[in-house]
Amino acid sequence: MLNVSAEIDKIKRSLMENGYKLTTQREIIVRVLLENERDHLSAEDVYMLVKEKFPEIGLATVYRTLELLAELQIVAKMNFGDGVARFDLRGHDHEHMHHHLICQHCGALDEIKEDWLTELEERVEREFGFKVLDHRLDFIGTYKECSNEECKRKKDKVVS
Amino acid sequence: MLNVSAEIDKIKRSLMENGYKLTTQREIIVRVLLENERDHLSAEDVYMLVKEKFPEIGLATVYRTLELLAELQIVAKMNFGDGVARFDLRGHDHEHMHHHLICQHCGALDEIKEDWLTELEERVEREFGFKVLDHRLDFIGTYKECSNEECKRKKDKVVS
DNA sequence: ATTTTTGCAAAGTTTTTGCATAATA
DNA sequence: TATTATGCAAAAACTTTGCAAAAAT
Repeated sequence: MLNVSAEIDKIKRSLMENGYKLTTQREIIVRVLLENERDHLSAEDVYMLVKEKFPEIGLATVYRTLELLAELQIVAKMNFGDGVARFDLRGHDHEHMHHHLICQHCGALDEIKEDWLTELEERVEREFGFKVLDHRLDFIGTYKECSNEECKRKKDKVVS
Repeated sequence: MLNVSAEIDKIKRSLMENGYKLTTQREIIVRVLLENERDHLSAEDVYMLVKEKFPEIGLATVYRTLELLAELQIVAKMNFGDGVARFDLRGHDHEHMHHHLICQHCGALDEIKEDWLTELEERVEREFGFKVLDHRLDFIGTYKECSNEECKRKKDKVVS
């Protein structure tokens, strides 16, 4: 992330507008999310990382903060089927969720940051009278380079 | 579902091929799924419905069966963010997951049964060397008819 | 007979809640 | 000082597991 304090400011504003405060704990949580933007962290992951900077924090606070950030659309709460919710910062203007490539061979969980769905969203609106506000698109499959030998890919690489 | 016993047969074959049996309990669970194809049932939902026909069943059996069916790609295990896994019969030939329209206004969880992603999957393969085996596409938004007044839509209607 | 499956209860995970204390406006 | 937020521990919600009995091949 390029401009951390600008991001924090924006999030602070968003919190204030809704009657919430940017407490120390909340700020640290947001910083951890900014520093691990490509990692799809679980609440537990965030908790561990926050503890390094602020050991007094409670797990409940992490859950409550992530829930709050999700409510304000600052993060997206996702579930990739492994039994834990994962949290992902939304882009700068609460942009649509990016797409995911999930490799069954090596477990990579990569992102496509372009929005490929504009046309389909127009079609949904036209055909079903449904106004799209957000979307989720995951592709499950395998990288060709994974198919044969052992996989050399790193997890959670942003591919686009 | 039009031809229940043909479907059951197909699923039975799939189980047998993998060394599993179609027990009474498993068959009833599959029937419940067939009868509620458009409903995105949770394990608990399935349990309740199965109990009506076969009260001796245990919740663990339902979980184990749904897990097994997911493994064999007969059902898809989905998570829409409400903390429970939901199960959806895949189509007749283990076809790709259908797409979802999730209305934030009325809570409708509808399906688009056509596959709109063929082109994008080719693009993923071309651009990222990623072979797509399955996908997930959800649109979150509102039905126009929902936007103003109270909503008259029924939940879980298949729209296509 | 051997293997698989089941039901029950217990245990495991993840997440939420209650409440007294602390921080903030 | 009134409100909001926190930490802890307890509870809740969902899912998985161990095991002896039952069912199936």
